[in-house]
Amino acid sequence: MLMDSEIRVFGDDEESKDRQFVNALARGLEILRCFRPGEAYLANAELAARTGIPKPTVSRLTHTLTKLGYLAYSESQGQYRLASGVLALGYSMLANLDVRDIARPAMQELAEYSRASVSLGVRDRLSMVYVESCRSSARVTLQLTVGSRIPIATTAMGKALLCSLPEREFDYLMDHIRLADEENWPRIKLGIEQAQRDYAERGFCMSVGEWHQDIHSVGVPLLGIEREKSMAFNCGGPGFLLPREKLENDLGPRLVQLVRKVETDMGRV
Amino acid sequence: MLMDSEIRVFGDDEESKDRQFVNALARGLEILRCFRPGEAYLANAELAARTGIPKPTVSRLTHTLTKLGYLAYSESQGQYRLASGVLALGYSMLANLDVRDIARPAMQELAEYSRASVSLGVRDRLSMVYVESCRSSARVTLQLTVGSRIPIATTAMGKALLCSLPEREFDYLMDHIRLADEENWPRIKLGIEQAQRDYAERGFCMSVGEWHQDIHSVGVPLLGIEREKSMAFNCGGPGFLLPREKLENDLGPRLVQLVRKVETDMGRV
DNA sequence: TTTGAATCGTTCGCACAGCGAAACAGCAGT
DNA sequence: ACTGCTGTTTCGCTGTGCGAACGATTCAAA
Repeated sequence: MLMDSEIRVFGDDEESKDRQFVNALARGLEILRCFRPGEAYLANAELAARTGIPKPTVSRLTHTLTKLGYLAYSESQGQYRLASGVLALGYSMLANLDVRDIARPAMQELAEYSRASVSLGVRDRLSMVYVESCRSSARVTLQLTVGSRIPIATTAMGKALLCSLPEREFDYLMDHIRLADEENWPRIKLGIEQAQRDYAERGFCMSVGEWHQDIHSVGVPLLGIEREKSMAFNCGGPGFLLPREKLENDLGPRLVQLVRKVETDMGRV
Repeated sequence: MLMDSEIRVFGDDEESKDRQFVNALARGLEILRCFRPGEAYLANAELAARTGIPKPTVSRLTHTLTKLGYLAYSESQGQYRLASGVLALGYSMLANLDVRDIARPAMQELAEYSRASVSLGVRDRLSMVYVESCRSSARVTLQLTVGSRIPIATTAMGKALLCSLPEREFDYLMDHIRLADEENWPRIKLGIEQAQRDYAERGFCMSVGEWHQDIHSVGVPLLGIEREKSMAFNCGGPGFLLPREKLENDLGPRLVQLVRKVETDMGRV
């Protein structure tokens, strides 16, 4: 499945003559992005194929990343894998997100009440990345945790985020969502239009089996100030625990209430 | 407090004429590393000062990182902060670490038993970065979670890791630890030497208030195969819950037993 | 075992892109 | 106007990316 689109980075169409743009850096990071869950090891040739970067250059980049501790080389396999360095980058960001501390208690409470999981995520390209996740103690729930990625177009959290965006940004993302999955575009588009209506009427969006069969969820965007932009909450779990009616009449409104509380609490700090 | 040393990266002493090394990439990543918990926003000038990179170059790098979604620019403050892109990198690594799934149940069990927290970390430069953490349901415990960093030289987890290293690597790290904190070096050195004796005799190390007052813990390295190198477990919490005697006679041995079990379980897969 | 045809990754030398000292520009606050 | 602080632009020199050529492996067929 294609979770992320290939947003063009180099060979940049529009503004390829950006003298401020450092290509080598962009490419090195693109190398790191090639590694995905389930693909621990990648060889130079594979990286070259995926990124379109010439082989000798990939060689130099992997060599550099290895020396810096972001990649590790496996002699036996002749392939690279991600090393501990990459973890360090992400955490400094998490640690500086005070929303997490503010929201956590209410999230945990709703997770227990709903016997499902409640999460907070930020957008990255065409995914939502979890930055906080609470699950009920009765853990029949799914295994998504901080750092997990879910698609933006078919999940409640993702659609909620889309609904909160200014028109320009919304259109830009819709364009990319279409390009990433032309085949399912009509269905996806309908889902997002429905989400917009739901959001306008009730303040939350739903995804009932759209992403994975038997996963139901509601989503609400966080309408914060500057730095908390592009974040959204969800409450979701297995379908038998969260029938549509319960989402609409109980959990949706409760999640909206949770988010309003978080927003005022943030204002106070 | 200085948690991480400035391990020289460019202006590289030994092999500055490494034609394989891409400086621009190293510098870009060094920029991202400047952001630490508690320092959400940094300006170009500050970044230039910290890294020693000339201002115009910092300008180009931040511009590039912003376009790629790893940094975000705050108009109001005229400063940069980490953006969602950095999270994505770390998670692909976590998802591919099967040790986590193997170890989690036993970790949770020990966490409940000890009413403290049990964590697994990997080394990154002079820190240990948590990749998994379980806490007891009775959560009087400290707030460290996946992605947190603790120093290598004064914590049980870090010292346990040091004890497991081959001599060459051990010496290399000791050198850098000394350079990072000359002032406290004598005391730190004694602590590590004690850890080596403890490890040789009983298989675990301890830190009783060495890192933070009133934080006590035991640590055990994971002696795995290739890819699980440089990982270690700890079990720690507030001092009043974990008196030295309990660490030595109960939790230390139990943590050793846990790690042995994880090692054999990993061999089976 | 040898040979040929595939891989794979690294080396080489040239052309050019990115670096950085210095100069420039925007803003505050004396 | 000056000083002290930002961040950006200029432009010559140089470090760096890339095509092509080169080794190193592997596997299959001769």
